[in-house]
Amino acid sequence: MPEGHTLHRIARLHHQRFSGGAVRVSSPQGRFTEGAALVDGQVLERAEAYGKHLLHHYACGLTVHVHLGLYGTFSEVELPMGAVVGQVRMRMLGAATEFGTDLRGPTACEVLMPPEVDALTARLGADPLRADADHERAGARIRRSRRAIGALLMDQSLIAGVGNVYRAEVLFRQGISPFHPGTAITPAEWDALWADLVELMPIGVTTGRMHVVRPEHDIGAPSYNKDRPRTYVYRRAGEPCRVCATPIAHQVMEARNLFWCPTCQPR
DNA sequence: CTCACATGTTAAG
DNA sequence: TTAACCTGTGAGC
Repeated sequence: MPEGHTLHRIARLHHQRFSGGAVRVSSPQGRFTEGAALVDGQVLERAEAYGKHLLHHYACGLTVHVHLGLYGTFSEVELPMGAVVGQVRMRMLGAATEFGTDLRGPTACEVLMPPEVDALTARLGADPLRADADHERAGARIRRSRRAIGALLMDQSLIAGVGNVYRAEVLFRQGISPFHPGTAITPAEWDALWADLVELMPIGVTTGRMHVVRPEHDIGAPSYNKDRPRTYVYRRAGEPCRVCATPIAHQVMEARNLFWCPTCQPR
């Protein structure tokens, strides 16, 4: 489920498990063989996430950049790891730990030099999960744009890490129509929207799941039931709004499924 | 079990 | 605009 929270969760886990020691890196699938050879046996210094991008920084100065895309997954496994299952692009083993990880199906898995890392982070916008996020700058750019806020929230050069689920859910929570142009978003609305992302996304990092439904709207299920509803509008087209019972609306916006409540988020 | 669909992005056409 | 990536999940049988 790779929106930004997933990558930050993976980065935190990898940092805990692998940083500070040499790691073994290979590419059983074969499509990352050359890159793996560059960092195999090197000391992993730090793992971090920037939006939906994962960075493994090595002491030798090289960085492995991973973007999961829609299908990519890391499976974390305790050693000894079993036989390779499926198309494992990158396998990383901690030389001095009992852990390993397999990467399958990523959009990107490549070794970057420092200038390339700088170029990558330079093209990403404010990440609600990072302390160095510049939300004022993001807000200023949004309020200058006539594009719909539903599209702007998905633009990684403006806000990094928000995807299709958080986009729909945060707009619902803030009562903002996704069709509202950026120019119509007030500074107060932007501040509240940003604050909500800063509140919501760490929950996803901690739990590994998106929990955006407030307890008072969590009708019919005990709060600690793992099957409790976790979204207000995402993938709920035609179902009653959890707040006002209006059927949730759906349409494709820029090739992505968009969901909203026409009553709670009036145009 | 099988099948449709999905949280994202890039490159080709 | 479309295909590719090629895994995981959940619905339905």
